[in-house]
Amino acid sequence: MIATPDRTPLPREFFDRPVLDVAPDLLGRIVVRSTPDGPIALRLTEVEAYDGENDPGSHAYRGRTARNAVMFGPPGHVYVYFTYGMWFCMNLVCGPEDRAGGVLLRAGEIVEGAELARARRLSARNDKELAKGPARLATALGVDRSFDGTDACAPHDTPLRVLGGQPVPAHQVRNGRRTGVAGEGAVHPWRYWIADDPTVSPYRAHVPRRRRS
DNA sequence: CTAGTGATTCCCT
DNA sequence: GGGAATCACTAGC
Repeated sequence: MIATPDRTPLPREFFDRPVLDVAPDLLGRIVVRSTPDGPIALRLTEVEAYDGENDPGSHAYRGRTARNAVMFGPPGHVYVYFTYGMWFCMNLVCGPEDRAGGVLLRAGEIVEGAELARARRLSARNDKELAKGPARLATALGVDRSFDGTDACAPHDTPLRVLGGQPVPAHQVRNGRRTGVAGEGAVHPWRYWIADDPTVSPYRAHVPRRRRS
């Protein structure tokens, strides 16, 4: 039997839980980006949990700054940061509120508006690559720093929402070390993905950069 | 495999 | 205030 994906938005209470509960529960959910040209919808296939101030891998580890302020705010909001001089990555803030937890959206399958996503991802060689990787995902959805702080659970229409979709049964969820996290934070197996899904990004261990001479 | 982009933060002065 | 190091990465060879 094939269940019908749930098209209703996830309520704020969904995100107002410990981030390690929310992260695997986000797999199979649908992120919808409303653009003037129409919606782009993406089914989440890979995410990573960041446990706020307790987590050496988190942007919130050293406390609140201008950049990460949104993580210290209410759950259900979007935290967008700029990285590697070129790219944006998108997180959903999770509760409890003062804990600064967040889930990085790492990969997904475009299920609606593929032509709009392709137009933003001209270098993608096939549709499985449209959102394979966190910066590719943000690019495909047209999400940049101007989306930082967006409420994905607002009662009115917003440019970004997360719908119920179809949660993934536990036996299809895999987890392992997070991509590119160094040091103490590397031990936590807080990356979650859907088993055998072709849109999941390849794992790459953290590579320390050589100092310039 | 490597180059490369630039915001952000940290550690001084 | 300034300079250096960092960074949850991608594209292109």
